[in-house]
Amino acid sequence: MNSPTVENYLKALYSLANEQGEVNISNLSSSLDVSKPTVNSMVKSLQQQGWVHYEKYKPIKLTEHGRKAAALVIRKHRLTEMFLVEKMGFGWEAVHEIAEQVEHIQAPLFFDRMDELMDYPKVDPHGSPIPDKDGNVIQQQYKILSDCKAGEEVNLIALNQSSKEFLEFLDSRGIHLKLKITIKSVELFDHSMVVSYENHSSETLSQKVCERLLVEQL
Amino acid sequence: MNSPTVENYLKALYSLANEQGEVNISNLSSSLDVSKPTVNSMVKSLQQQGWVHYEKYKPIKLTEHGRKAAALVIRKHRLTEMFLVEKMGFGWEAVHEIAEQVEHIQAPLFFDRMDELMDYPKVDPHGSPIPDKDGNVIQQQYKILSDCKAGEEVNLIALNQSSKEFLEFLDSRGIHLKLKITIKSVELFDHSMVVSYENHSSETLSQKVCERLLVEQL
DNA sequence: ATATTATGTTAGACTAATCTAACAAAATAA
DNA sequence: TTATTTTGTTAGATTAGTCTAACATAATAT
Repeated sequence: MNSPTVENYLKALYSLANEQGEVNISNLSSSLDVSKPTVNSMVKSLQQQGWVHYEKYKPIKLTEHGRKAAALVIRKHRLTEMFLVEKMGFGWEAVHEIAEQVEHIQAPLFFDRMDELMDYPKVDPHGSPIPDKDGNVIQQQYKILSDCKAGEEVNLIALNQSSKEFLEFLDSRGIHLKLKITIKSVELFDHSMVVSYENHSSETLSQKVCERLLVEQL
Repeated sequence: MNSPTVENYLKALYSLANEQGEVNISNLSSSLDVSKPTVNSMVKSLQQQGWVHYEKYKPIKLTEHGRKAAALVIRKHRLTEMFLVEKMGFGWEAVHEIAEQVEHIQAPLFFDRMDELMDYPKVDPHGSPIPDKDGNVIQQQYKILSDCKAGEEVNLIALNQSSKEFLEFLDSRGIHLKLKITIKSVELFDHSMVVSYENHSSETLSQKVCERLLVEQL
């Protein structure tokens, strides 16, 4: 079976590829917080094991095999996060750290059972899609809030890079998934937005915040 | 924090000490399925880290510090087993393997939450006591079934060394914890017992089986 | 009391995963 | 186009945890 280390490299490769297209040694190095020489030698070893294609000075690419393995690790992570929130009462800001550990457990039945108990959720507590057992992901159709215009009404369906601080900020403003948001105006100066939702008739959200909110148009 | 390896050594030391009093390198070696030289050097390192007292050719003894750490690993293991049975619907024969992995998760809140959701269980699915947060164990008062005599009535409260095969055997005979068993007779020849319980009016249990059944007298 | 068996130790090697220092190649800017 | 910066590589060391082979000590049996 794959070591936690290999699982972490696969996961990072998968996520970085989704975020930025091409992935190089430096990206992986900073994303995993591991030195570049270490990443360099690990990538060679991942190549030998068939998880990636790699040539000196070229971008690193997951093989089909690697892509699927990565998706399955992400599946374990997101199922765990959802289970922690839905069945164990944790807040969405607390689950990432625990899931980082639980995702390395090698016991398919354990995760299948979580899945079943939650009635096969499609997304995790931050709105990210949960890959299926074959490693396939249904890519949701979303728009970034900061790309919307005044007057539009949207539903919050997911978050972009949800750090603990960001999640706590959202909590403090009563912002949660599935929230219906109305854009009252957009500041030309700093691209902040004045929005209303539920019992909040006027809240200002900075561009930094709006860039991380993924919505669907109504 | 402690590595999974260290946690496994501590757990084994704790259990072996409970089963046989003194623990030596050979015991640990076979119990962990690791070579004797490896155990020898690991024990030296555990000594340096303050988990055990050790002198060449002498038995290995957990320090108070080590004893407590071991109990806390066992707490994580047993809470997990109970959670898997009570909240996730696994059978008692399936939980050990999963718990062997989950026990190494470093997230006290995760286990505290399990504990709370189950309303602070005192024993795991095999009747073994769950150490408290301070590493204290309430030693249950039990008798081994094979030490009982014909005519006695007992309650099954725990199992001794519950392997998957043993648990499946018990399942096949409808034997479970809290079962009230009446000893009808004891064979002098092979120490097997003829017993009755629930809707089983006469079952014969070999000495090997009876030695693993821990009971309380009624 | 000595021979045999069981147990423990030393020495030396291996693998996975990491690091730093130094250098090389590629990309970017002047 | 050359200089600078960013990115990548090589070489060599380190740590945790493991192994086998060989030898030493202790316990057990004859």
